[in-house]
Amino acid sequence: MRNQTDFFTSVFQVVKLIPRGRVTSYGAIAAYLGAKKSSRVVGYAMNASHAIPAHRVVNRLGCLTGKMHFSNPEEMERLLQLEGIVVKEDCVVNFKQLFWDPSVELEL
DNA sequence: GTCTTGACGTTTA
DNA sequence: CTAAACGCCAAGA
Repeated sequence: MRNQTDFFTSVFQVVKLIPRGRVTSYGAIAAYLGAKKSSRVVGYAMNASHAIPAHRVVNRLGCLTGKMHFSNPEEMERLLQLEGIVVKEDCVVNFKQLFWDPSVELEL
């Protein structure tokens, strides 16, 4: 019934709330949902959904691990660059500064 | 219906 | 220090 128990739906909601020029990690989203161990499912949700700024979601290292899943690997990196995010060798520079933690920004 | 894989992260050896 | 295993959930074969 697509309740909040749906991990995917919850992930989509959070990802959509990511402000422009910011990035977050799979683990952060999972942790916000109360399932930090289910970070893999978060990433899977990205691939399952195509209507969310997945380019703003990276692994905890700030690396564009999922860029290869885009139409073109350079697409994800380009989108981040367009938002003012600097990407170096598939990794976000100043990731710690650009990091958008839903648990903090949304003040759970 | 069962097994394997997957855009991760943490813990243990 | 590095390497490997576990946990979580869903989808594809």
